[in-house]
Amino acid sequence: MARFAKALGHPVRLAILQMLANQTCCYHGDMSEILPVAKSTLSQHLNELKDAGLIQGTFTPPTVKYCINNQNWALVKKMFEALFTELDNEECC
Amino acid sequence: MARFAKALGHPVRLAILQMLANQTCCYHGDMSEILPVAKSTLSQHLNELKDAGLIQGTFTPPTVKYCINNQNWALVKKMFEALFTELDNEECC
DNA sequence: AATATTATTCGTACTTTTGCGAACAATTTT
DNA sequence: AAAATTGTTCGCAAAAGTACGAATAATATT
Repeated sequence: MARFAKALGHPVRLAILQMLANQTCCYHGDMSEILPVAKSTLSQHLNELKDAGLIQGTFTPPTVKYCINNQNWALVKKMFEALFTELDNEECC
Repeated sequence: MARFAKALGHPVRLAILQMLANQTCCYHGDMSEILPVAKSTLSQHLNELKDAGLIQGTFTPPTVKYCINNQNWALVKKMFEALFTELDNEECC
């Protein structure tokens, strides 16, 4: 879970996920035009999201198409919601 | 939101939050006995959670008592759930 | 085959994070 | 007042994260 949260802990990466969610753009190039980072930096962030299992990328020449990894995302959702209810339940102190 | 996620992106900090949620321990000393880090390191993590607004600490001599920051936590919950539904809705690609 | 397009990897620099022990502060107990 | 307890801050070191441009790879176009 820490791994997932860590991957979510950067504005650019959150922006990427929201773009993918809104289907406004799925392609590296499109994101690159919108996000204020160099292409190489964007690649790094995309890789981190991929390594964390949050997205998938497929090479559709000459571009790369990125998608949400729905299975893992369901897991993320589950974990976070578990934490939320845990925290909701109790009045600590 | 990135700030919150970042704060959640470390195993020790997640453990702290779960302890607070379970009320198993609210005191620095108690956590220090369970978590495999030096006291100074624990202080750092507690500080980061505090700076992120996820917990609160009050000094009750001679110990320090930590609690969940419920208001901010509600915000966190809201933000994450918004992202979850955003990601649920669409079939990207 | 040469060129153009797209994206990744490489090399580099800088900043932040993580972690520890020692020193320090604050309070309570002796 | 001295000693003990509790937790933070300081100083340092190692590791990871962030970012860029240049070089590289892979494919499509000319």
